[in-house]
Amino acid sequence: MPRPTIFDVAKVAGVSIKTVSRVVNREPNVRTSTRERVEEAIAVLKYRPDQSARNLASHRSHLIGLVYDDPAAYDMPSGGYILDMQQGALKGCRSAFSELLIHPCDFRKKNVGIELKELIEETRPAGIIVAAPLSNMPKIVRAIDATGTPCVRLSPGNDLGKKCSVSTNDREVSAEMTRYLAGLGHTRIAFIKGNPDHKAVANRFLGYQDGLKESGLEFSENLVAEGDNSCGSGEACAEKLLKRKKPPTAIFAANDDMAAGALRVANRMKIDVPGQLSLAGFDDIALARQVEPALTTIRQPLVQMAERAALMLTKNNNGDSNGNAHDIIPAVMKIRESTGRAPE
Amino acid sequence: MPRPTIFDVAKVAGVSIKTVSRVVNREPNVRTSTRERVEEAIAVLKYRPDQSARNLASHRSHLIGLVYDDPAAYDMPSGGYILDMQQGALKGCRSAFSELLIHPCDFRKKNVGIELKELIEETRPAGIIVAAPLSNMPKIVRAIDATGTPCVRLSPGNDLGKKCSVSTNDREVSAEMTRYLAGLGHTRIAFIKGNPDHKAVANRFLGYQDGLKESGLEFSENLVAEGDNSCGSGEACAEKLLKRKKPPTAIFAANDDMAAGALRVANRMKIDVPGQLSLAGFDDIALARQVEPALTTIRQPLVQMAERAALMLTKNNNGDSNGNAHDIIPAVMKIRESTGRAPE
DNA sequence: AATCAGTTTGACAGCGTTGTCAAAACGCGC
DNA sequence: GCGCGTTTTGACAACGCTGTCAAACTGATT
Repeated sequence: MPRPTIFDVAKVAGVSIKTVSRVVNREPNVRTSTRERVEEAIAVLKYRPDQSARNLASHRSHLIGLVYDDPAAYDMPSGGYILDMQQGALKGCRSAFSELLIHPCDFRKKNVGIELKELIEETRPAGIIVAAPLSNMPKIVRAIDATGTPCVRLSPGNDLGKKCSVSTNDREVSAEMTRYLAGLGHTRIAFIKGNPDHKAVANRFLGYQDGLKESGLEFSENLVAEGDNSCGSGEACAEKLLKRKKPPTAIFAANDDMAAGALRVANRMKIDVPGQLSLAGFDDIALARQVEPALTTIRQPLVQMAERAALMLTKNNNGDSNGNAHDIIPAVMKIRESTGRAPE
Repeated sequence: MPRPTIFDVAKVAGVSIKTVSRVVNREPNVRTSTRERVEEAIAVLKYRPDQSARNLASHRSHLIGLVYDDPAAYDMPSGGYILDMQQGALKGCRSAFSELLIHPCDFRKKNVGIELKELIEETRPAGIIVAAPLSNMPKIVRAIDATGTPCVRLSPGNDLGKKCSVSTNDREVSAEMTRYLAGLGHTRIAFIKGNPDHKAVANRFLGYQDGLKESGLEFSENLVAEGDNSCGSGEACAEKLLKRKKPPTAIFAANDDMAAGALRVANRMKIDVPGQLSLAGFDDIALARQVEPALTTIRQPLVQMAERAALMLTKNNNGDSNGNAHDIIPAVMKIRESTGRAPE
């Protein structure tokens, strides 16, 4: 028994297919009595519109694109967070009967903008979710804007045009982590900054400064090093910091990869963690639990963030009067073995 | 400028739309010269078939499902290999103008079979790629079989029905690694087995035994421990092995997570790697490069494997007379810092 | 040169829906 | 009961592709 079509419904309800279409799409100007008759026929036949035919005729799709930088592309792979995003986006799409199109790309390439433009033109998605660091690149955001496709940035702030965004409270939670370290008695708390392209990572540095101030500690440029988010840069930064005449007793790195690098350095220099040095990261990547000692870090609610983003694109019950919304979902601290009381 | 259609391509190539269709769908009986002309036109116009129209006209979808176990679901996350599979599958799908539907699931759940059956019925994919360990579970393979959907297993062997498969030479390359360790002078080479559900991982154990034999070394149950693929189980196994009266001088773990666990134990026990103990893993996960010392391991060609699988499902020029094929793509050894000459 | 089997190509009718536009029905004021 | 604006409905042509089937073209064999 083949699946019923709009014609079958029309025949049963005694109307034209167009009227059925109107009912299905909740268009106005259908008499209530007619609508009810059609709805009954739909129920009786268990009619479900064919998505392909709908898409074809309406020139719309139910595709949501998820665009992210693929660290595997340049061999700096801590891509666990990508799976979280995918999971969240998938969940959001499912609940809205949409499909998810994943698109990993290399944010360092000159022509990512063009690549995305082509992707959008090829697949015509109903919306795009852009993850950091791509979501912080004006070039990228502009390229997507130019196609007119709705877009949600997984990134803090509303600085880049009127786009919607979903982000976490990087700054606040980083301040919290800093206060936590201060609370353990640390007075020389160093910070390893990340790639400045990455807006969220930059906010973590601001949070660090907030936290120092709130704890009555002085900020010093001598306790700051600038990495590029990679494990290797974390090593370099930690070495620099630990070779100071007055080395820090705690290092807070803007991400876990760099914190892991710092841990390697500590191991090499035979500095006990957390006995002599406390170490904290950010992101809660798999590695954070696998190194010895396990890293204290901060977990972003990426699954929920991506789900939220997908929902913002599939329903349009969100956003302010201008049609944009900026959701913030708070992160949580994960205290593990790498942080402890400051040494004497 | 609207998106090019099959008519545009036909006009540029000077053929009928049907011929373009044949080229796009890789149907036989198109003269090579014609095919080339059409392919050029497709490239020039950047033509991409409209999925909705294709699906509508052909009554099937051009969706390829990629089904895999999501380690994040149970917090044992070394999911980097998933991104590789996705990348490969994506590549294969793109070249066949198909779309990729990703479906992470938890292989430990009782009802994964039902979940997959429902997924297939809802989305009607043209084919399914199943990754290990799901691809080794008869329950799962049978559930997919029952839907009649073509399926390629990313897993060794042709034991489970007539399904197609793509795998790597786990056994041979494991033997090679074992011979390499023996070649460094090690005579007591231990092996940490993985989860027995994972067929490929079991093959690595066989390869280890082959390698011992080929190197003239005796196999001993005392040098074997059984883990479950997790980092934690690697620690437990390594502890057990290293506490033996005659501890091994080399440990080959069936995967990198367990090797990383063994490394943690060595660090804790102040055993120098590779001075006193050589350590080798399998998979070349991100972690392998991030630990200190970096792990010697074996890299599976997952990207190519998944791409191959996608192509097997989108073209149908593969397989033997029974319509099944079993491709093997060789893995490569990555010698890093964690292996060295045996101590005196 | 005619025949035949196979290969290669094209014309055209769908596929199930929405968009357009005109026709029909309705409601209201006279 | 008529005219007029508004609401409701339907006929039919897209949408971009594939399936069917017949026509045209091959080349080997008479």
